[in-house]
Amino acid sequence: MEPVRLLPLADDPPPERADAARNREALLNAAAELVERCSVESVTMDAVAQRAGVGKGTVFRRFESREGLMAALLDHSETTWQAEVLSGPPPLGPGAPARDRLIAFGHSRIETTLRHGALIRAAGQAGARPYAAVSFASMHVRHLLGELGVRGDVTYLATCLLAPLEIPILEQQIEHEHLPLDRIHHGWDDLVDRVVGGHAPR
Amino acid sequence: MEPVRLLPLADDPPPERADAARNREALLNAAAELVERCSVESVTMDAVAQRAGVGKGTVFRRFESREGLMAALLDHSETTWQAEVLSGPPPLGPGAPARDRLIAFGHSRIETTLRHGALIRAAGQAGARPYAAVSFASMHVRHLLGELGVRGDVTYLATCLLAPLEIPILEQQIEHEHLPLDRIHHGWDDLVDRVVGGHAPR
DNA sequence: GGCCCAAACGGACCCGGGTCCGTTTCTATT
DNA sequence: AATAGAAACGGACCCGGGTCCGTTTGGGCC
Repeated sequence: MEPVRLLPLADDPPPERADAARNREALLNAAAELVERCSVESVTMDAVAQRAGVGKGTVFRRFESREGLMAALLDHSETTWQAEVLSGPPPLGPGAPARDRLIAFGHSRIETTLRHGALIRAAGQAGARPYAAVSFASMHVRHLLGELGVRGDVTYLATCLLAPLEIPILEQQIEHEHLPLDRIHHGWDDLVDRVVGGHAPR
Repeated sequence: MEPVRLLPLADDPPPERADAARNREALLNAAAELVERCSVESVTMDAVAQRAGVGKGTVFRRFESREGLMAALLDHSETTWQAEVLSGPPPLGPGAPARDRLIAFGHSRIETTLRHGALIRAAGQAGARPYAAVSFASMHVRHLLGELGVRGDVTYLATCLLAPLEIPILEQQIEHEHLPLDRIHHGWDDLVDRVVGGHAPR
C-alpha cells in the first residue's frame, strides 16, 4: 500500500517540531507567570526568554514580536469567551431573544475587555491582525442584527456597535469622562435599541 | 506706579525663554520636513534633533516624547479644522440644521482623520491626552444632539458616534473589511439617523 | 555693564524590541 | 544505527526611545 499523503496535498501548515512545541509552552507559561506576578509591562522579551530557559531569538521565532506574544496570551481567554457566546447559557449564549443576546453580548464584552485591558493594549493591532476576535464578534453581531430584521448596511452597523466596546474608548470614558461603569452598561442598552430601531419588540 | 503683576498672581504658565521658543520652532519645522520628504516612520528623535541643530535632550524637553512631538505636529491642522466647525461655512459650520451639521461633521472627520492617519497613529494616546481633539469633537456632538432634542445619556451617545470615526476603526473597515469610502460615508448618515431617532425632521 | 541663577542645553548612557547568522537538534529515510 | 538536511536555537548585535547630569545661556536686577 502507498502511505497516505505522499504528496503534501497543498502545503497546509507543516506540523511543529517537538522541541518547538515544548518551547512554545514554556514561553507561554513564563509570560503568564510574569504577567500575574508582576505586570504586563514587566513582560520583557529577555525576561520571558530567561525564565523559560531559552534564547531571545526563540521567543521571536515563536511569536513574531512582543505584540504577537501578548496576543497569544490573550488567545486562551478569548477562546473561552467565544465558546460561551456560541454555546453557553442564555442570554449570552443561544436560547434567548436576539435583543437580549445583543444586550448581554455588550455587557460581557465590556467586562472581559476591561479585565484584560493592559494585555489587549500590549497586543496592539496584533489582537486584531488575523483579526480573530474582531471578526468573530462582528460576525455574531451581524447575525443578531439579521435576526432582529435590521435593514441597511448591517456590516457597517456591526462595526459601529463594536467600536464603543474597544479598550481605548472604554478607558477614555472611565479615565477622562469619569463615567461610572453602570452608566456605560446602560448606555449600551440604549444604543442597541436606537440602532436596532423599531425592529425589536420593545 | 507699581509695575503690573508684581506677584505672579497664581502660577499661570511662566513664559518660554527666547532660545527655547526658537528651538521649538526649529524642531517643528524639522519634523514637518521629515514627514513630508520621507515618512512618519523616518521621524526619529535623533534625526529631528540633528536636522534642527540641537541635542536630543532638547527635543524631549520640548515635547516630552515622540508621541508628544507628533501630537504637536497634528495640532495645527486640528486647530484649522476646529475653526471650520466653529465658524466656517455651513453645513459644517453654523447656519445649517443640526442634523445636516452632524452629517457634515462625520464626513469631514472621516476625511481629515484618514488624511493624517499615520500621524495620528504615531501620536498614540497623546493625541487625546489633554484630549484636545476628543473633547472638542465630543462637545460639538453633544451640542448638536442637544439641539436635535435627543433624550438619554447624550455624553455616552456622543462617544458612541465618535468611536467609529477613530483611525483604528476606519482603517480596519478599509484594510480588512474592504468597505469602499462612500459606503462608510453612507453608513455614517444611517447611523446618525438611527441614534438621533425620531427627534430629527427626517 | 556686570551678576546671578533658573532655565535650557547636549550628548553619553541605559534599556528593551528586533535581526542575523553560525551552531545544534530533530526526524525522515535507509 | 547512520546520515542528511531542514528546522530550531541562542546570543551578539543594531537601532531608536528615553533619562541624566555636568555645562552653557538668557534675561531680570542692581
